[in-house]
Amino acid sequence: MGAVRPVSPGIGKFTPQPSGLHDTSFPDMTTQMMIELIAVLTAVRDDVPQVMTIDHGRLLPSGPLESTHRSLQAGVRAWVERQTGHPIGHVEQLYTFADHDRLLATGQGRLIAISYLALTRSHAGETGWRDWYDYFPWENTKTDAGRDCLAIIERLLCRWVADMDNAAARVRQWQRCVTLFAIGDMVAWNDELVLQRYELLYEAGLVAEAGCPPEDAVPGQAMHHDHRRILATGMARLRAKIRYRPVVFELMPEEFTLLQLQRVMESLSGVQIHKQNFRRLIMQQQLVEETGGIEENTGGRPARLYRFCGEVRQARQFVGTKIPLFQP
Amino acid sequence: MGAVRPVSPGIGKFTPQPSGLHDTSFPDMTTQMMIELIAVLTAVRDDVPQVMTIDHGRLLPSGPLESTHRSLQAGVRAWVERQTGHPIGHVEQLYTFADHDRLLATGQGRLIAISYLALTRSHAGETGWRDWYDYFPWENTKTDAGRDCLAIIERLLCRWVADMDNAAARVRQWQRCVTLFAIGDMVAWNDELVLQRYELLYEAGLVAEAGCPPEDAVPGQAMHHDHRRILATGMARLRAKIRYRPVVFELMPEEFTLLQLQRVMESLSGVQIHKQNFRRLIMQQQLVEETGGIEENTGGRPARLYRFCGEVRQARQFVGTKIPLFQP
DNA sequence: CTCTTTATGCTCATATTGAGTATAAGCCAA
DNA sequence: TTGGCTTATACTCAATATGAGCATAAAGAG
Repeated sequence: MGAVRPVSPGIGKFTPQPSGLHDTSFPDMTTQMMIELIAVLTAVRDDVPQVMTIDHGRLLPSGPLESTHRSLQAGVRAWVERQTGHPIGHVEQLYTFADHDRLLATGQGRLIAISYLALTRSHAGETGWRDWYDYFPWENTKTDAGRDCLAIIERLLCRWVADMDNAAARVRQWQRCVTLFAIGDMVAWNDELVLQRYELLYEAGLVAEAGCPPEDAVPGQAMHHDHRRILATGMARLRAKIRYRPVVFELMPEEFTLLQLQRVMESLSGVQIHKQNFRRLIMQQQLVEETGGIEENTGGRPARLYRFCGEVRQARQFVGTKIPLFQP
Repeated sequence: MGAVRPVSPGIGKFTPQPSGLHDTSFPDMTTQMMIELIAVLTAVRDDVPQVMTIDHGRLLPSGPLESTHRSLQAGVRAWVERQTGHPIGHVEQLYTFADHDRLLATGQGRLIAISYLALTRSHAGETGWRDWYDYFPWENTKTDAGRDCLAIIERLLCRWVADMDNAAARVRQWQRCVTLFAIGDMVAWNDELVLQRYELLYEAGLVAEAGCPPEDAVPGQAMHHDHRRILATGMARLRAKIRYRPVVFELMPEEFTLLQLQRVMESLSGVQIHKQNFRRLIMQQQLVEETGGIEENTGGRPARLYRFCGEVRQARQFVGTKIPLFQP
């Protein structure tokens, strides 16, 4: 296959000279190389987190880096906004992949995939949106369906480790299963380990992407290539981020009740939150202010409407949001 | 200049077909493209955080992606270990840059830079190591030199905003200065905002990389290209990470006293820590265990030696380390 | 009018954290 | 040898944060 560079620059051990990379003259050291931009575009609809897909839910929206894009971030932003018609509040880079199993079809050169997490607000009547938990049902620990799925996984993982020849590996891998899936209540469930859990299932051959026949696989829809893995990366990032940065508001409508906000946080993290404590924490951080409006259709007493504080956003841009996420 | 791809694949709005990217046949849609790997390799020596450099401290170690590398991570790891001779405990991706101002010298194609943070232990007698704070003296808020530097920056930033024509911009930018540099004690200093502070100084034209003459620049050594910016990214990542993951131990020797551990944390974050509370927190998390050894040369009462808990490392891999970092 | 539902205000025990006091155990110089 | 200096280590205490629950308010349904 085509070498990325004919000769390694051979940076000697601690040599003070700059590597050839930084010479002003630069001959034809380039190679066939494809840069793909992949977006995990997330929105929340009816308290359900969703992801934008193409190809009947089998692929994340993705396309090549174009020469008109001023930067990677600008490329993803422009391109995603063109697709959704909505301004994107938040775009951040997730990860860059370049493994050998992602070769160009010619067999020449490499495919580099740069993935991004993007958040948007509403998307009424648009197609292509799928629920997060269609792909990762076991991550929805808030629901019975999620708990059922976890029970299945527990059984399958148990069989996987039992079939191992090496006793030491058996102990080590079972330890890993227990930690990641909170088996037996020895460890608490950690909602941020979406990627690690998916990778364990992949290694155990329990997902279709690992070449496992559908009837042996864990519940959850598969995707082409490693797109489900990239979705897992995005979910993990968002779950981590909502704990210490006010990014949830990028997903909320202009006005919302505190219970709506709580439901969004719960569905994103898949974890229950104590209502009164949640209110206390949100209020004391002064991230929201009353709009004066009232939401009537609550099914009970009407609720006050709030909006995200714009002024505070400026100053508190880097101040953490503390969200009380605990286990039921 | 050379187009990344002759024709955009034109993914229609929510079209169910996969983008052309994923077709099995893939003609010559590649282009001249250069992938550069850049490492922010950090170690701590005599309680001073250091970074590995080449070209007399003007460049971070960097080299092209080679076809022999199985993956990006493997490439960085193999290549860095070849240079330092030490095994790298921790390698993580930082960020991928691909801006138009980083073109190949031919003017054809784009330069993609993928940066990594790497940690290593000791490096006795090796050249190329430079102190973090040679490049970012204002980040060393623990020392008088750092505070002096901050005072200079405060004056320069004040002049920068005062010279602005637009009153609204003046207010907004001054608000930004106050937030990022904790001017006037309105906001607490946030040690994780290394990158944001550097970017503000860059925008204000106060660093040499922004084309500012050396005599007008803020103290601190400049680097070629955007390498100082990448270093800032790495410092910020490490400062954030040591708060909730036990990565410090990758930088510590096999055995250490609790004060040594504290000093490393302090010098990494540039922030003072209350000694007794630090001990309490480290001990109660059971991340370390006594080796039985004693360190005599403390200048006072001898101190017990500890090591990082290996067994716990496995189970607690994802459990956070809580480090009490506060302001003096 | 009562029951159900959600909203919102308030209490209380416990855990965590910031800060300080007290004592121990080494070295060194007078 | 002793007093003074240094660092190590053990506790204490107050302020705050957090987890959990009780109580009341205000709507609609029957």
